[in-house]
Amino acid sequence: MHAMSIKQVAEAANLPAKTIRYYEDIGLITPARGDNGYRSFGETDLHKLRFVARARSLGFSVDECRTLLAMYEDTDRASADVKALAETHLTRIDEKIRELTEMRQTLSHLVHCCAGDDRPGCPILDDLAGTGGAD
Amino acid sequence: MHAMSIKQVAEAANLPAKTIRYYEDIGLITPARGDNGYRSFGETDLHKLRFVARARSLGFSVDECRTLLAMYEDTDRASADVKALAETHLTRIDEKIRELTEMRQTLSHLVHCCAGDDRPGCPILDDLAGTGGAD
DNA sequence: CCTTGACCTTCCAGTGACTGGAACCCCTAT
DNA sequence: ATAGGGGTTCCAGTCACTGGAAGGTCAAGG
Repeated sequence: MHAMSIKQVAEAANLPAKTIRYYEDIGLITPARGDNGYRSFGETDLHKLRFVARARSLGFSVDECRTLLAMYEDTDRASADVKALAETHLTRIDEKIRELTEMRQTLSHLVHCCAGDDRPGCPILDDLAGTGGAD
Repeated sequence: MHAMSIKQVAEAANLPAKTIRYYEDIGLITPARGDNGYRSFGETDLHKLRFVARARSLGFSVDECRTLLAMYEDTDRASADVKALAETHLTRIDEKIRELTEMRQTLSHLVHCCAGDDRPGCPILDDLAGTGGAD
């Protein structure tokens, strides 16, 4: 009925087939096999793949996806556990944004200082070389 | 006089010794060698290492650092070339910030919706599973 | 029956930028 | 003689895939 080939499930989950084989390799999913050795994906597999794809798109690591999947399957787990994981991840995202914003700040300043013409003097390189002071 | 051991230059450039060996491996620097085969770093090496460290901290790839170093050493190059590289990188940073901000938005919303108590229902998992709709 | 082509399989290697560790050499001080 | 604190090389692992080679399977067409 809903037995899908890897190509079909890849399409449905919007993931490359290679990635799905990789996810099997590392034990995220365990699709059935047909008589010819081909993988045969059911609705549950598709569901899990979509789950993982969504969590990955939110920046969770594959290992965290594994944990989230396990939590999802454990109907008894406390929502506080999930929330804690999500909050940790949120903090990590904030930290990355902060770092990138700082980079952006510095670089943008340097770019604006640079004439960008055909002459050789360049405050960007001077900054990198530390010859012009930090600012 | 200014001949430094790897440990000394590592300290001075604020880079792990391992990283410096790696930079030699990939041809970013080519320190001299003493009679005993030990690396011997001069002022130029230190200068380059600091240059690369600074560029890396601004998010340039190692390959871009190589290009920037070459530009720095080519006193005839146009500053426009450097500016172009920096602007491309700036665009990349902006894109990353945008992605992360989007993740942050979604995740933060989900975290706020989640009771975070000892009960099992959890909108975060529901979102990942796609069962509760996206909002 | 043979071939073509699309699909599937496994396994190996490479990405970026390091990082850890093993096994070994060198030099100084005790 | 030994202990320590350097240094050296090389190999493997990280993360999450991705590319490619070599080969098996299947349905359709000639």
